Amino acid sequence: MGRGKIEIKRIENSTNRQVTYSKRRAGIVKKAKELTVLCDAEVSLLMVSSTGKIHEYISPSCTHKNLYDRYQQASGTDLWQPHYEKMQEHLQKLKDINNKLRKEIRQRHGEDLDDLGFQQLRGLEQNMEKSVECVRNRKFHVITTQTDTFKKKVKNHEETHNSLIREFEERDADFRFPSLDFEGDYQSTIGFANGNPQIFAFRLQPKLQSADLQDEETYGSYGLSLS
Amino acid sequence: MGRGKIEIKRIENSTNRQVTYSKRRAGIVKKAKELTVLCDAEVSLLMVSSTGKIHEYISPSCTHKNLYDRYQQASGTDLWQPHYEKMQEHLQKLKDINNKLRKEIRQRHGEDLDDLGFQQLRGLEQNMEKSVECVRNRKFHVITTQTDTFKKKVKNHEETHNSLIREFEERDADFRFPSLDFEGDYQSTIGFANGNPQIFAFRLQPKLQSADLQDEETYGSYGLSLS
DNA sequence: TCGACTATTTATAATTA
DNA sequence: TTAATTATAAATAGTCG
Repeated sequence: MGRGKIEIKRIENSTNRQVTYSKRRAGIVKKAKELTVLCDAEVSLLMVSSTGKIHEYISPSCTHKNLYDRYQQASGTDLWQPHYEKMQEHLQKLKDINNKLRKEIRQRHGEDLDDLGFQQLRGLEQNMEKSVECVRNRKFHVITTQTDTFKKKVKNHEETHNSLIREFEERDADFRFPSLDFEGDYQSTIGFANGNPQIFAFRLQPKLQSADLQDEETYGSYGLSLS
Repeated sequence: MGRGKIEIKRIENSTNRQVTYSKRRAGIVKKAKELTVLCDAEVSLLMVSSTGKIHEYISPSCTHKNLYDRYQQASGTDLWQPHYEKMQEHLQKLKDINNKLRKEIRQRHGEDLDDLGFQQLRGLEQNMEKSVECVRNRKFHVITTQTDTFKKKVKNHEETHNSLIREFEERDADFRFPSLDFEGDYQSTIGFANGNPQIFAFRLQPKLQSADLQDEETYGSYGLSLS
């Protein structure tokens, strides 16, 4: 090759290595081109230098992907195809399950009942009655719990209110028949006299009036179009 | 290179082309090996001869796929990555929708109601009552239709039965007080006399007795474990 | 069809500018 | 540094057995 026989082993000097890489890369690309033209072959050549830079040669009217695919087919080590097919299968399964679930929901909405027989309809009806009973019970449980909580709150507030009233009246009495330590407590008593009585008016019914059906978020249709 | 400068153009003689291909292929593979060792580079070399045979060189501890992937990433022409990600996304969407559907079904089964408020429970209850009404109506419709069909069948059979009885009695009368054309009809009359009366016993109730709930196929859980 | 063998060309490592 | 030069090794086209 050059001045004196060279040994084929790693060039330790990084700069020289890069120089040699550039030169030899050019050489190998030239060889690849020649092979393409002379022998009517298709060549895909990918090279990554020790610094991570990528260089390539690919025969005209041909792609790396194309050659790589052919290589994979030939060597029978295509790992993508099975993976891809599995995913497709998986998607189909999910779609099927989705449709079943939708159908069940529709039936539980009283729709799409045409292909159910008498027995199935009777079963569905009984099951739904049982289920609606569960919901009703839960509803009562919730409203009971809420009512209890409100009662407690009301009681609590009443107690606070009463004790404040009591305290106020005591102070008021002190004010009209001042005790020995009047001077020191005057300011705080004035403060209470100016306190806002509306502070004890609270809302007992947190929006329990209109119970419109069907929260779109929860019971709407989950549309999904697949490509 | 050899005996006299060679021109880089396709070798027309097929045999010579193959010979040259073999020699040069060995050469380029050797060069690729040298590049790998000397310059610490990674090389992927795929060659397809004009006869379709595939030869390769790949640097040790490295795969064609690996290098090809890196090349695609670098050149930004990876068509698989986005596709793959889309599929993953799609799968996730389907799973999410599935879970929502399942939750709705559970709630319509009277389960998993803990995170519903009073209003939602009331809405659900009313909706379920409306739905169960639909199912009930459908059930009545089916049973009514079935009953009508049976009635019609019974009526039909009765009519047939009566007309046969009538005919039989007429024939019987003819037998006891033979008419002028007795000879010709004797055989067929005997045939009727031997007819089986049980032929008119039919089943009116096609298995309407036990209406067990829950067809596993329709209302069971659709389990799916994903890898 | 296949190696083995040259006569040459080609590639390139080392050197120089 | 990088680019051009050069001496030499390597590659290989054509040939022969």
